[in-house]
Parts: sequence; structure tokens; C-alpha cells
Amino acid sequence: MGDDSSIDGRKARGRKRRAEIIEATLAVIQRDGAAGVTHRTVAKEAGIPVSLSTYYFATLDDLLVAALTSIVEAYSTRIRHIIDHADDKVRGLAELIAESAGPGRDRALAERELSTLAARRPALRPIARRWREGVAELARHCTDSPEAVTALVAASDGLCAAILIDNAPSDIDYVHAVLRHALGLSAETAQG
Amino acid sequence: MGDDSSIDGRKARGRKRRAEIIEATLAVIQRDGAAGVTHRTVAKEAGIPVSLSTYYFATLDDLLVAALTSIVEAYSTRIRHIIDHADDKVRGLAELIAESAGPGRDRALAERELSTLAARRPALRPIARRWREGVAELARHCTDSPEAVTALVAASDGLCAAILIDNAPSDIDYVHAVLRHALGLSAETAQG
DNA sequence: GTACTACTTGTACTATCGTCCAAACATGTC
DNA sequence: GACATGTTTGGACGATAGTACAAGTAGTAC
Repeated sequence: MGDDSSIDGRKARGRKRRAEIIEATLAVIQRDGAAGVTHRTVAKEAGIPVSLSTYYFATLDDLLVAALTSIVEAYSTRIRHIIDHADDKVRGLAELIAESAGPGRDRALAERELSTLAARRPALRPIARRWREGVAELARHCTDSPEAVTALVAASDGLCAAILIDNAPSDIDYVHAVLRHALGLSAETAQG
Repeated sequence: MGDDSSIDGRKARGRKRRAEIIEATLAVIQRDGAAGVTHRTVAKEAGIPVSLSTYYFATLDDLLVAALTSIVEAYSTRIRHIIDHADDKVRGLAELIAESAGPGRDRALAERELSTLAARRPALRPIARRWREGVAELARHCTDSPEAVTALVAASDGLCAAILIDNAPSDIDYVHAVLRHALGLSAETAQG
């Protein structure tokens, strides 16, 4: 991950620049929303001239795709970690969702904005789909019912929205209980 | 609803213009998305000069608030109708959601875009909240559990998103089954 | 050194944006 | 008729957008 300049210094610098620009794009999205992403705002955030931003990302879609990919991959990594290591996977998901009210708000908001944007920009669609796929895979470890899987994925999305937009309750126990309902498990059936 | 010109022709004309502009705004949103709403695009859609649009809606927020209000109120009316008249209220909601795949796609998409926008523009927030409130009230007719109510509202939102963005299955029976899971009712418990 | 490629920069073009404003028009009151 | 109020119009302002392009710099191969 460090100095690959021994291979090809030019291309290595290019990759680094690319990463910098993506990071700047994420910062802009978190501050001003997906609508605030322009070549100029990104370039300003990264401290580079505008034409350098367009050199690496010819169109705005390219930039948004890269940003959404970055967000979703970070999310998928965490989901994967829950699937592999968490005892109570639903609770792990609940913790992830509950973060949307606090430190993870910017990220969750950015994800929702980009995901909403995906409905109009086909380029974003396959990446937006990946988040759902990750949660769905987690859900399949918790139930055999396809409907329950869909319900959990949908409820996760909707809960994030409610927390982000309506300041819905976000304490973990409550989110956990809601997700269990979505799975078709009543609260009384205990946990397991 | 017809000719009130006997009362005050000027104000009546103003109200009509306002309605026309809101309708044009909805058309723009359905065609180009919420991001496509500008004073100019709306004015062009309505066939009026730009300054007439700004005369009735000084800021873009005013325009978006009016548009979102219009959408949510139409939705709320249908939810209310389900609550008051439907035998199986969950199925009624399922039918409403399933429409997002077909004729209701534009409206559902517009609602999601504006609702997402609400996370950044406080002016839109109370109106965005109303949709959730409507579904929540319907849910309270189906269950006593607060968590189940939240789960149904969240699942409804998330299902719409999945249908809009990922072309998720949208046949009514399936949506119905998913919503029942969200309510914490297993499929085997029969319906009622 | 030269040649080549990748990277970087400044600048300019056209288009559109939100917003404002003064003047004209329509309508209702007197 | 005069007058007030609400409506409508065209045009302008500065700011910012996506995009393109020629020129310059740095790294690599010969």
C-alpha cells in the first residue's frame, strides 16, 4: 500500500491522485450532499485545479460512481465482518443502523442520496444494489424465508431513512427489536 | 372549485396560477427528478415567464415544499381510505406499494427524492414526516406493538426503494407477505 | 542528450442558475 | 373617470456550471 514507485512512478502517482480526488468527493458529499458535487467543489476540496479533476474523472457520473463504490465497499466490509464473527447477527446490523443517528450520519446520508440518485442514473445502480445484497446475505443467515430476507433488507433501509430524516428513535435495543419484527420473529420468542 | 371570480377575481386567478405552477413542478420532478427543479424549468413547463414563478414562490424551497405537500396529501388520502374502508389493511398498503413498479413509479420516485432532500432542507422535513405518520397510523390498526409499527413503516419505505432502484419483485402477493413479516406476523398464522 | 508518455496547469467558452426590478396590465372600488 | 391592489412581463445582474484546449512539467526508455 506504500511506495510502488519502483514499478511505474507515473501510474503510481496517478492512482494516488485518483484516491485523493475520491476522498475529496466524499468530503463534499458529506458536507453539501450529492447535489453539491461538481468538478469545481471537488477540486477545491482536494486543493487541485479543476482540470485535474476532469482529467481523472471525465464526467460527474464517473466521480459519483467512484464515491458510491467507496462507501458501499466500506459498508460491505462491516457487514461481512458481522456475518463471519458476530454471535447475534441481527444485533450487529442493528448497531450498524443505530450509528446513522450519530457518527455514521454523514456516511448514511451520503449513501441514501447516492442510492436515490441511482434511480435516475443507471451507472450508479449496480453499486447501489450491492448494499442490499450484503444485508440480504446477512439476513439469509438468520432466516430461511425469502420474504423475511426482503423484509429485513427493506426495514434496514427504511429505518436508516427514518433516523436520518425524522430523528426516529435509534437506541440499539429498539432498533434490534424492530429488525426482529421485520424478520418475522416476535419479541417473545427470545433471541437466537 | 369553479368560478369564484364573483368574490375576488384577482385572488382567484392567483390561486389558479399557484396550482398550475405546482402541477408544472410535479411534472418536472417526474421527468428530471428533484434536482431538475429550477425556476426556469418550472416556468417553461408551465408556459409562463420566469419571474412569474418567482412571484408566487420566492425561493426554490417554497416550490419544493408545495410540491412535496401535494404528493404527500394525495398519498395520505389513499392511506386514509385504506384505513377506513379496506378489510385487509396490510394488503391495501401492499397494493399501494406495488404501484411503485408501474404507474405510480414517477410519483414514488419523486416522493423519495424529496424525502431524501428533506434530510438537508429542514423546510421539507415536517412534510416528509407526514407520509410516515400516515403509514404508522395504518399500522396501529394492525398491531399493538410499537416496534411492529416502526418495522412496517420502515419496510414500506425500504420496499419502495428496492422496487424503484433494484427492480425488486413487486407482485402484490409477495409485497403483502413481506409486509406481514415486517409486522411480526408469520405467513403461517393465516390472515386476519 | 532526445523521444515518449503521463501528469498538471491556467484559462476561456457557452450555458444556466437564483434573484431582482421597473414597467405594464388586469381587476375591483370609488 | 381616478385610484389601489394584485398580476404579469421582459430584461438584467453576478455567480457558477460542464467542458475543452494549448502549454508546461515530470518521470521513463533509449
